[in-house]
Amino acid sequence: MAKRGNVSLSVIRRLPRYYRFLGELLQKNVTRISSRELAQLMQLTASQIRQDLNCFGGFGQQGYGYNVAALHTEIGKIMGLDKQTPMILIGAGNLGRTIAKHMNFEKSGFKLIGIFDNNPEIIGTGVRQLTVSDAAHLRDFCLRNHPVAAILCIPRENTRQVVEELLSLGIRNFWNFSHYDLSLDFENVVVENVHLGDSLMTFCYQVNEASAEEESDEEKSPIF
Amino acid sequence: MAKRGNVSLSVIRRLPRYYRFLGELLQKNVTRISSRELAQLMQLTASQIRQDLNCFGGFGQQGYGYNVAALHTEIGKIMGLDKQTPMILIGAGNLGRTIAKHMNFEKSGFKLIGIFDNNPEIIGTGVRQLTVSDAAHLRDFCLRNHPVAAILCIPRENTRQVVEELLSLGIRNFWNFSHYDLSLDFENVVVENVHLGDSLMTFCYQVNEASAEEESDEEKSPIF
DNA sequence: TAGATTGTTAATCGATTAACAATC
DNA sequence: TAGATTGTTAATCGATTAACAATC
Repeated sequence: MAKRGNVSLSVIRRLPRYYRFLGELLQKNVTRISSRELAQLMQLTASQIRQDLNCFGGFGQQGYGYNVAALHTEIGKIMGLDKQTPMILIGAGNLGRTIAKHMNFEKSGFKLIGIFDNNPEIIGTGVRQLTVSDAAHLRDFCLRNHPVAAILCIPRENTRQVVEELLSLGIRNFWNFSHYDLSLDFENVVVENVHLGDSLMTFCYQVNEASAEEESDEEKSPIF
Repeated sequence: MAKRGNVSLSVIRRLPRYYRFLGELLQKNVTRISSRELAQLMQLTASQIRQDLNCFGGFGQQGYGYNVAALHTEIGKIMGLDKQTPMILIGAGNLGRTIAKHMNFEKSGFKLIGIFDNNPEIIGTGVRQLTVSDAAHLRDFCLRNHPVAAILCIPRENTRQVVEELLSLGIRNFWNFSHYDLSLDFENVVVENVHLGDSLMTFCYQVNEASAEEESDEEKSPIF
């Protein structure tokens, strides 16, 4: 993992996809692939693939291409999937529980070590091999176990306050499902947003746009 | 909603965020706002806001700025939130049920009219005001109710086949939670992906990058 | 009218694509 | 060695920012 420097977010966001495709090739026992072949598979340009990879070092070999297994491993390391960064979940409602159950944290570079909520009906219930703790014990837990990142599955209105507490406990990495723009209020914070509401609305735009085009197509060629 | 043309995806993805911020301003009884003020609030440039909005028409007034309520409504219309596009959910496992419960479809331009699964243990259970139907009745249902879009909360390996069936039933808009690149195998299809796994890995990269920087900061200035 | 702020054109910046020399 | 394909530099394209005339 030679270079790095400051790689653009556009490149970073493509890494998981490379990782995924290389994983599939690996399962199909493909041992080598050229940027051209991979580009065709992923609907990218070969140039882009080579540029992207060269942000992190030269993983290929001229005249040969890339070794699938090696590249897969390398990209995993670049993303830090070989680590097990300790992480907690705040908010064990519907969404929180589902995320906890659904994600493969171990294969994504994390280890979920604690789940917290303030609802008495939820506290004490089990999710995976963990039990939901009272949010009142959050401070204690963090001082003892030093989680590095937090998943936020809490209502919009509580987010600000919770983040302030987490920051005071040394956590400044947030996987944020809350409908709230963290990065505006806090500096020096890493935030990866999953704004499902925004995604659904964006989808809505595209659906309507597509059907509008269809209609105007029909107008233009009423014969068909 | 004058112009439109083909607006870039970058702009479209910002629309929900504009909508959200304008909604908040509305709640705070703010009646007018200039691009400069809004830019400061959202941490954008005033130029970008004016450029973005002008993809769809001139909603402002020189010397005054924008009327918050009017702009909020307009952006809602642009995204098609005033429609109620009928939509079905395929896959009522953990993730599917949570999405069904969690999202505010009515406020996002959709109406969830059916939920399908092939697991006998899940079929017949209730989610919201709906009951999970046997996937075997999918064809019948679609011919009768004409859903326009589908949410895909199914395992990766089933996705391709399900999409083929849905396409044959006239559905070509997919809000895709499946870890699978639909758009590669199907053309003329609208796909909005929610790749939670990719998001978590991207987050992992950022977490590790940030802590690496911290370390090297410490190296550079060991005095502090 | 004077001040403010838009809509829009021009300039800049960054990301993607193309080209090609280096080299396996 | 000849063929293939990389790593990297240069060209293009698109998106963001700056500037300003139009106008409320």
